[in-house]
Amino acid sequence: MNALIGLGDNRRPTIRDVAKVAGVSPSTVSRVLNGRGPVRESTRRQVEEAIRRLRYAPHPAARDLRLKSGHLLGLIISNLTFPFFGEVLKGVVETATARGYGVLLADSEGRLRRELELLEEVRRRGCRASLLITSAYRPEHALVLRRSGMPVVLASAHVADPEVPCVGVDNAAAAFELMQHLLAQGHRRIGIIRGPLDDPVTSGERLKGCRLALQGAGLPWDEAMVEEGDFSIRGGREAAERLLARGVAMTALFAFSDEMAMGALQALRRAGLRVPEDVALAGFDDLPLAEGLEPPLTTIAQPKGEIGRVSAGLAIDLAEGRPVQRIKVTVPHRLIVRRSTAAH
Amino acid sequence: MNALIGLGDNRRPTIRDVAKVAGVSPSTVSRVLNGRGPVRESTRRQVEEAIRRLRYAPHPAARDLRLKSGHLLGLIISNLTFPFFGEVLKGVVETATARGYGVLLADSEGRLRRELELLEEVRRRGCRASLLITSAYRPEHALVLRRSGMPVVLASAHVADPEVPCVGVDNAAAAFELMQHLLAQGHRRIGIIRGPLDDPVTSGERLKGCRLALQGAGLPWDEAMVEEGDFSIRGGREAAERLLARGVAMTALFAFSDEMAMGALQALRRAGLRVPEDVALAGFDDLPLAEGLEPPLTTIAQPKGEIGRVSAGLAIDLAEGRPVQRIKVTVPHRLIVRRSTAAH
DNA sequence: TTGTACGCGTTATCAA
DNA sequence: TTGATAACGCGTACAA
Repeated sequence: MNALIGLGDNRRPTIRDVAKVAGVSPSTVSRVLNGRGPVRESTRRQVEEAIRRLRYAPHPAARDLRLKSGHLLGLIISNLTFPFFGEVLKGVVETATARGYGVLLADSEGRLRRELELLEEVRRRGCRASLLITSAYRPEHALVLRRSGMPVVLASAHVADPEVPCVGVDNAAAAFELMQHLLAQGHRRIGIIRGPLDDPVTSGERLKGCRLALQGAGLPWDEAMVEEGDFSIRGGREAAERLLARGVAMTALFAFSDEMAMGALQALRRAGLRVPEDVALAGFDDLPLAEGLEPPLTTIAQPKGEIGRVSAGLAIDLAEGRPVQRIKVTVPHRLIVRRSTAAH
Repeated sequence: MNALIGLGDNRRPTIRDVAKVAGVSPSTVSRVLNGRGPVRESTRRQVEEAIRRLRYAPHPAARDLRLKSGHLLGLIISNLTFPFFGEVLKGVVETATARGYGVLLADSEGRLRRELELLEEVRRRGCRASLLITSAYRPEHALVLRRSGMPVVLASAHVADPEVPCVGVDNAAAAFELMQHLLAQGHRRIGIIRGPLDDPVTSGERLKGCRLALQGAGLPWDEAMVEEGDFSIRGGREAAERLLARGVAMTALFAFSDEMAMGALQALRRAGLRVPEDVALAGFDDLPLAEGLEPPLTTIAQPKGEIGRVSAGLAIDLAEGRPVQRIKVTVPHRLIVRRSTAAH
């Protein structure tokens, strides 16, 4: 009596098949499925038995059509290969799954145009909300975000526009703290490897924090101490090489990603400089590799998983029209001091 | 005349709205959209104009319901935070997008049970095929894969079961080559850091390659030279520490991932051993960090993007019932020799 | 407490 | 070349 039932042909079972097997009407099956109306206990059991035997599952498209609500969350990411984003992604998927949403993944390859196209695309595919994970937010985004016809949450970045929901750390404060730490060690000439120039937002905030810290210590801001990198290992190595080639005298170097710091470490070593004895080194993100470097890297930890979870939760809340306390969420960062900036 | 048209309420426009604006029937609009039946050129233009003005896009759920075909590809991954998988993911998304498929992402967190559940879940959500990216394939998978009711491609692993479609490198051959390289440098005592014990497949193949190479050189296989790691930096460090603590004499160390090699490098350094002078070191995968280590790491390059692209293409072909040459695809690997195994 | 009938937006079939 | 109609599988008024 517990045997599975196969339909004659091998089409997937519908709610009608279940009804027939259970000896009830389709609406009753629907009620059991969704726990809506009243259903006698014995009936419920019969229906559930039938569902099990047929291995029935509601057809998602039919359900979505009827309810006008795909339970899909779009996720547009500028670089699938950044380990940082991988951890954010994990958080997104976790929350989305828990709330019954699927995650539709798209890769913008860092191209602004593509990002905007994909926003359209995921909407067409029935996503009720989207997350945008990009390392280069531009003002041009705002218009598209607003007219996209669905809530779009910017994960891992803060922008001024009050209409754009954002989740991320306080970049200025984080950079400020890290600089203070370096200053406290007595460093006065601090090199900086910022992110790409076409990302005015995140790097801009961090630079602001750096400037503030220097100012607080009565030190001048020197544009010549800043080089640009693309957040990658190679980018960091090349930026550090440019800094060294220019003959910039520095006793400390702050890279805006752990990976760039890793690259910089390599460049410094090759130049015969020891870390931290000759040059102190710091990164940003606290990736696993930060602890794996020799010496282990001082850095700013971001709650990557939480950024993902909060972003997804916010996007879903907005999509479902739930009340939301704030659309700008700042998650806590943490300064992690390791040997790469140890006093000597 | 080119102005956008807004509907009174703000529901999304349907094919009927387009028909009304264009002064034709819904069927005609459908024909224009799908390029099926015959349509007079002037009519087509009117319809296209209406589509543009209404910013109309077909409702995906309605379309799927009618056509019984969601254009969705499931992607179940065991560890979203492995950089290696990130690159594979990128390839998957690229091909899926190009072929009109969305990618539905799920995270199994490396748990077998969860993987099987998610396989059900993505099917319920209307995926026509799925990819499974896992570092621990178990025989238990086979049954579920077969009864899941959709094609499932195993990306980045090869299993013996002839029914299971797989895409990946020839792990045995790759490990063999790397060992040959070490042997050619005169190494006779070679430590190995394998992957997790609960992954019999990938690590098993690589071990087989190692054994074969040693055998070819007339050297014995010594189980004591093998330690287990979980593919992570920390895992590699701890495995190397265990090896050293056991007093294993080795002049070379082969880790089955670049990240474990990075961890091992740290452990060796801390033990006062120089790489490559005292111990040669090699990894697997050729992640960006391999080149960024000091010294740069000898490793096996896998075509990560291609693995993703081929897997996705294969899954979609199977889903659409297209003819497929082979369901077992071996993609080429490449030995990359860098300073970490330089002769001295 | 349960069943009947309708419509969600689309495409395919058929008749005009 | 075009239009009317039915059906995909589900949830929900409304009637029983």
